[in-house]
Parts: sequence; C-alpha cells; structure tokens
Amino acid sequence: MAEYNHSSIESKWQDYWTENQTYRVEINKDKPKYYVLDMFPYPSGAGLHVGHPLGYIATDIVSRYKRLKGFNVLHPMGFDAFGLPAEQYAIQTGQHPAKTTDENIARYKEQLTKLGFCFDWSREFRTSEPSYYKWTQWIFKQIFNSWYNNDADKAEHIDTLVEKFKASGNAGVNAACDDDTPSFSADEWNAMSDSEQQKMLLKYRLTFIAETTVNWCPALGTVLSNDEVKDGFSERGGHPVIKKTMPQWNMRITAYADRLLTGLDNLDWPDPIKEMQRNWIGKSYGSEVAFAVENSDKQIKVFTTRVDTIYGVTFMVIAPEHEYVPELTTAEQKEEVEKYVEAAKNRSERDRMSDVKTVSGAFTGSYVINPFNDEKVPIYIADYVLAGYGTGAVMAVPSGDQRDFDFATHFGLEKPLILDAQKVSDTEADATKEGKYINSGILNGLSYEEATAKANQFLEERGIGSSKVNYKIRDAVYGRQRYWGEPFPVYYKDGVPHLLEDDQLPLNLPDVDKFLPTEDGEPPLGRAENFKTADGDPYELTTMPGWAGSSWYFFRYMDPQNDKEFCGKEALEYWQDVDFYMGGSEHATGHLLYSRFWTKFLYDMGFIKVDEYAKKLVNQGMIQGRSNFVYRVKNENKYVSFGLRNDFDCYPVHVDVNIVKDDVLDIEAFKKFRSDSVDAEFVLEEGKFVCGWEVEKMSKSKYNVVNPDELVDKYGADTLRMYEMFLGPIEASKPWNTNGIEGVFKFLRKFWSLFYDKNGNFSVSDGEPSAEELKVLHGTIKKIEDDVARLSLNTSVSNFMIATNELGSLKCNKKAILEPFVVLLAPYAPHIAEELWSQLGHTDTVFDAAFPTFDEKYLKEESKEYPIMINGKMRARISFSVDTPKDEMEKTVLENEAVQKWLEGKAPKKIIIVHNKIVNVVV
RNA sequence: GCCUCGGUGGUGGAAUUGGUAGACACGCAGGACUUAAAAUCCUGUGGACCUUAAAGUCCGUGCGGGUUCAAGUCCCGCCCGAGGUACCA
Repeated sequence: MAEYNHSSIESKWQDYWTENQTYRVEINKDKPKYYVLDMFPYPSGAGLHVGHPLGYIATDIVSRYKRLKGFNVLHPMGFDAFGLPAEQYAIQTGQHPAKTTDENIARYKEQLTKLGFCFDWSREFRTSEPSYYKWTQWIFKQIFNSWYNNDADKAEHIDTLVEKFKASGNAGVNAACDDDTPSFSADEWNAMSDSEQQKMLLKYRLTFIAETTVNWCPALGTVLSNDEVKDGFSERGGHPVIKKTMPQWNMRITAYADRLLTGLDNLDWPDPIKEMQRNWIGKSYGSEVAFAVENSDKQIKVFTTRVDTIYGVTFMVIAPEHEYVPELTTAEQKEEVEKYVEAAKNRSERDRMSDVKTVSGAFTGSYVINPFNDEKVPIYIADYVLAGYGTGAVMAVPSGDQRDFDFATHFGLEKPLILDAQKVSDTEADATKEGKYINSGILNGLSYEEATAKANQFLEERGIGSSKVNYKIRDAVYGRQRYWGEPFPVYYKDGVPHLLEDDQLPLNLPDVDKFLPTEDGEPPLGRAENFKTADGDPYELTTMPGWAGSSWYFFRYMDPQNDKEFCGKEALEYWQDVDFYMGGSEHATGHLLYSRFWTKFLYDMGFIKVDEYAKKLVNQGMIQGRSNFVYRVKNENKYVSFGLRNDFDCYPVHVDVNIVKDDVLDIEAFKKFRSDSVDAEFVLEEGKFVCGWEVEKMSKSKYNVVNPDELVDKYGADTLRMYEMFLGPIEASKPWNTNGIEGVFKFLRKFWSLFYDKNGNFSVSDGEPSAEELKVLHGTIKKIEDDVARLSLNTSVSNFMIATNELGSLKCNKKAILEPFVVLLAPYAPHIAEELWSQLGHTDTVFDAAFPTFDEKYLKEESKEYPIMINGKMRARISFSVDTPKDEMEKTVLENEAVQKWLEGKAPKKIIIVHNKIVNVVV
C-alpha cells in the first residue's frame, strides 16, 4: 500500500474501533477522569451539513489528546429527541414523531461514525425514551416537593415548610413564593382543609401552577418560554406570538436568581455568555415605595432605581394588566380605560415592539399621594409599563426619564427639574446624577449618593418602603400544549395536582389518533384513551418543554443504564462534572441557564456533589454558507462573468456551490444543473467564467449546502477534520469555503510518504536521529501541547505542516522520530495514525500509547541571532552565544559597523536587551 | 439605545506577557519532469521607491490622537461589521 488510500484506511479502522469497543470507558480510580461533552443534537430531517461537526471535531481532538495524556476520558453522545419540528412534521404527515426521530437519528449516527469520532456509543440515550424520561419525571417530582428557604439560601423539602406552618404559620418564613401569598397563623393553617393547604403550598413549591401571562403562539397552539421567542415571533417556525393569561406550570427559577448570577464568577465560560446570563437575570438595585391611593385604603407599590428623583414625580403609570385597574378607574374614565385595556390585550408582541415610538395611555381618574411632599399624582395606565417586572407600576419622573418625558409631553403634564446640573431640552430628558438637588424638599442641596440614602431612610422610618433588589428574570413556563414531550407525573384530584409514586414512573407518553388539540381546545394528550389513574383521576395533559430533558442529561451519561437512580452515587463521585463543554452560544439564556438551575437544585437536595456542572465552556462559531452567483442577462439565454456584469443588464442567480471551484464555474456541470442553459451563451473573462459570492445562511434553497459525506468520500475524514480546524479559530463564525482543502490533503499525503521510499515500500530506519531531527520533533511536541492548551487547533494544523515539510527536506525516515509523530498527529487524524502505527509493527491501538514528552535539551541553542533595533527600527542582526553576559553584548553591539553607521557618532542613551529576543539601542 | 466580540495581503488566517507584522495554507505567476495531462517538486508573491546586480530605503494591521526605547497588541475619541438585548422603571 504505497499510496495514501483514505477510504480503505478509514473504513478499516472505524470497523476496528467498533468491534474492539476502543472508546468504551468505565470508572477507573487509578486514572484521573476527564469529561468532554458536546451539546447533544436535536436530530433534524436535513442531516448534518459541514458546519455541524465543527464542535465535535474539536472535542474529539481534546478527548483523544487527554486519553493519550493518561486521562480516563468520558466522551459520550446522545440525542435531544423531543421537540417541535418532529411534531409539526407529524401533524402534516400523520407519521408518529418517534418514527421520524428514529430515522433522523440513524442518519446522524451514520454521518458521525464516518467522521471517526471517539464517542462511547454504549452510553447513548435519547431524551424521548421512557427509561430516560422516567428520571426527568422523577426530578420534576423532587422539584415539586421542594421550597426555597431564603434564610438558608437553598432549596429544602416541602415537609420542613409544613412543619413551620403547623408551628407558627408563615410569619417567620422567608421563602421564595408568589407575590399574592397571604399571611396566616398556625391556627389558620391547621384549620385549612387538605385541598386549601395544598393550594397554599403551590405558592411555595419550586414548580407550581399559577395564572401566568405567557407567550402564546396561536399557529403552534402552545405557549413558549421567553427564550423561545425572538422579536415577537416563535424561534421554531417564525409564527407571531401574543400575550395571554392562563394557568400554567412554572419553575421558580427566580428563587435561584442571585446564585445563578454569583456562580458565574467562578466559571471558565466565555465572557459574552456570562454577560448574556447576567443581563437576562438583570439584577438592579433600587427602592420600593408605597404610594397611598387618594380616598382609599389601597397603596400602589412602585420599584424605582432613582428614588432620589422622587420630588420630580408628576404622574404614576401602571400596567394595563395591573390588578387595581378596575377599582381605580372612575366612572367618567371607564369607557376610555376599558378600551385601552382591551386594545393592549390584543396587541401582539410584534406590534408592541415595532411601535415603541408611539405614546399611548389612559387616565384612570384616580390619584395617589406622593409621601414626600403630599402632592396629588394622577394615575395613568400605559402598555410601556410591564405587568411582569417590578411591581407593574412606575413613578414617572419626566425630567429624568425619556419615556416619562415623552408621555408627559403627550398628555401635557409638568416636567419639574430636580438637579441643578440637569439640561432638559424640548424633546430630551436628562438622566444625570450630577449636581445638587433642587425643588426637592428634604433632599435639596444634597448629592446623588446623599439623596438616595436620605430618601431610603425616610421611607424606612415611615414604613412605606425601603431599598430593594429587583431581577428581570421571570419564572420559567414549564408546560407545553403539545404531544411530543415528557408527560408530567401528575394527576388531579378535586382540581389539586398530586404526584405519582416513584414505582409508577415512568408515566408513558400515550398514543393519540392525531397530534392536534382536541375539539374543545385541550392539548393533544386529551385525545388519548383512558389517560387516567387506576382511580379514574385525570392526568396532566400538557407536556414538559424542550429544555426539560436537556437540563440534566450530562449526569445521565455517567451512568446511563441505571434503572434505580438517575445516576449512581459511585459514578457521580468519580465523574463529578464536565471538564470541557462545547456548544453554540445560542443556548446562553436557555439550556445553559436552566441546566445550571437544575444542577443547583440537585446540589441543594444532596443528590450531587457539585453546584455547577460545567467548569469550562467553549462556544464554537457558526459556519455560514457561501453562496455563488451567475449573472443572467434579462430576457436572454446568456450568462455574464462576474467582472463584466456591469456592462450588461443582468440579475444574479444562485448556482450550486458544488459545481464552482475557486469562484470559477464548471460550465458543463452548470448546463446539467440548469437544463434550460444547454444552449446558453457564456460571456467569459480571460477564458474563465467567474461567479460572484455572498455570505448567507446555509440552506438548500440557496444551493450553498456542502455535505460532509461527499468531502469524506473524496478526501477522507482525516482531511476534512483537519481542514475544518485549519479554517480558523474554533470560536469564530465564518463562511464555509472548500477552496483550501487540497492543502490539507496534500499535507497528509506528504506525511504518509515520509514512511515510504521511492519505490513505494514501507521504509522506516532504526538509525539514531540527528540533532536537527530531534529539534523538529521536540519543537513540535512543545507547540502542539501549547496549541491544545489554548485550543488554538488551527495553528496546530499549521505546525504539523511545517514539521512535515522540515522532515521531508531532512529526508528523515528514522523510527525514533516518526513514531512519536504518529502519536502527536493521532488526535487530529486518527485513521491515518492508526494505520501507520500498525505498519510500524504495533498490535495495540495508537490511543493506548503515551503522548510523547517534550525535552527542553533538544531545543537548546548554542547561539541566537538578535535583531538590533536603533530607536525601534531594525538595523542589524548579531549572533551571540546564549551565555554571553549583557555588558559584553552591549560592547559588541556598539562596535558593530552597521550600528555605528546608524549612530552617526552619537552616544546611545541606553541599551535595552530583552532576554533571548531583541536589543534596542536608544539614541 | 445599551452590552459583548471583532476589523491584519487577492483569500482563510498567524503573531501566547507590548519586542523582527503577514507564520501556515489557498490563489496567482514563472520553472522542472512529461508527447500531453494528472500528480509531484522548485522559485517568487503587502505596497511604493532604488539598483546592472548584491543590497538598501520609505510606507503599511479600519480612522484620528496619545503613552513607550518599542504598539496589530495598552489608553482616549470616532467609523464600520457580527452577535445579544430592549419601553426592565
């Protein structure tokens, strides 16, 4: 086998790995563990395109490298199999989503195998299998049976809360709970009926049913979480979304807001991701102030970050959904207010967003009293105030806030200044904190810090407010009106939710005749026959959201077949957490936040040992498509090359990128691609037909999809793997371009030919390597180690190329050099490495070898050439032996002819010698 | 608007703590081998000058300033692009 034949080598070793279970991993306490995880894919119908494997290639290299370095590496793969696309497809075709999902998974696995990844497939699972979702349901049960104790700052079993209620009611309980929770004594608690107690506990449980304003997507017939909505449209399918109030299962993620925020500080995650999570959690410091309603015993609480501006308040705005709206509305204003509330309700999110410029609102007719100066303040409703944030009410300070300013202008309200440094124009408010307060009663003459402190003190003394911390993050809506998800382990008795017993799990997803809602608007599970407990109590009909199964899957890989626990103690003890997690940044405020939440919960309840599950996270960039265009002359069967397109009246047409090479069109292939162009005329430039190009999303309709299978057939998986790494930094998004792949292919052939003589015979000598050869080897080991540590896998490909060229010109065929090189290359190009390893006479796999160790002594230089800079410009080069003392170096530099020429007789001010690098003479 | 990241040859990209900018690869040009092609190998390739040649000079990392012996890298002010987020009080 003289020629590098990638297809036979690759299929041979892929079969070998499968047969010998080379990548199967077990707990081994003699070795340190290393857990490398990819975000598991949702298997879509389109299969993998060339962008998908990018992250898998990087983790594969890291896994193989760590294994060679002596780690026991866990590198699993599975499938996030519940979700909307399969269900939408099922609705259209009537095919069961389980079937489509199975087919898609089979195709994914085939493609992944062809790329030679070292996944331990024995640990594979799908979130849609009952043996997996049994434990998703079990975790749900634990969350249901818990409350958040703010004093202990952790979740606790609900029984501990019941004990407190029995003993002393909820007065001394500092818990995360619903805002409308009433206070009750022990006697009142004990007097409640069972169902009343259960309803009260729902206000405390970490998962609970509550009347919730949700994102409702009519086209999909389901609610969506905030992170599933983009710009007022559903992320899946792009359908419009409106706000709707309905009873919903929720997860009390808000209880964990502060820990999710502070936990970020100790994570080795990309800064943009941490920043996105911080913004999403949105902690802000401010004050809560209660304003008494005039002629009423009601109070309206507002949250403000600028309590110092309270004397500038000229009106109050509450959300149209605010619970006091009906009673605050006076008879004269009733019609206007009701009209406004109705209009606000029916506005889609999209309308609301595109319409932020228009000021709208309605006066309720009522007033509150500003507690600082006892002035009457009119109450308005307006949809720029959100019911879900803060208290759903704001105190408006028009001189200091642009929205309040615009509102005041529209309704002709006063805009008093509150700071002497404030510069308010006819159209612009000024939110400055500079200067001293004016028109501000007790705050006059103070600075911002002083005024804020004094205002808070004033509030606390009178018991009408205090400083307060607020979060933007909302509780996560957990129910979906869909079929293809985990059923809740919940049934209802007298309208109160109850849990199934552990031995009744899993509650299997029942069959239905159609995957659509029932005629009376129930979710699809309402169609299932006899979907009830043995006692005839109905089960919950909604299913869990897409993120349920993905919020804990990283623990399941540690012990995937366990049917007694979600993960065994020994496995948790050994594998602990993920050492290296790779995936897309689009999950920043979805999966990556929810899974941290569940991890913290499981930690609180003592099920796991870690309260963060992934120490290090890396985001691979997106591979975009690079579309090619030909230019067709209007009303003629004539195409014009790119450079001449402006000489004609023509328009661009997408052309399949697979028939274009280096932007030059294969005209014969094009005639086949567009059958109407067989007789077309082609206007060439310099004998070639050049195509235009643009970066777009990779999609079939744009003819820019590059399928990895074809590239694997042509160049082999090893070439494709290395080329994808060579393309650029792993974190960078970039358009796919197949142009440079030949360079990598050429490199692998050159590497291969180092092992063969002119006649094509395998020829590796036992000779002693020369100093030069050793230097190449050890220099490369050093660079590769460094590249992997920095995850700079693109430069490591370059470093392999350089080393191979150097060994080629040294005509090196020494086993002592080439054998370690095979091991070095193995993580990147595993198939060729295995083949050469076996040809070198080994009977084991190359991944049982040890990574070569780098020895400094081979890199030691006798002398080193220093660039001599004069005032920062390179003027000469002088070689010094490495142990030359500095004063001697200075002397030699000054005596140097070239240096003297540049000094022009002037004496240097000083000479800077940077060790092993550079000499700069300052004149 | 706000937050984050980025802007380097014809192209993808190197340059790890401020220390010879453009590694490596693609493309292009020229050459060797060949009847020819493929494959392979060699040479050149940021720009402008200068020279018969050897060599040498100046400019150059989005723009304008600054710090420094020395800036792609640090600081200030802009411009452009990508991603996130948005009546969040």
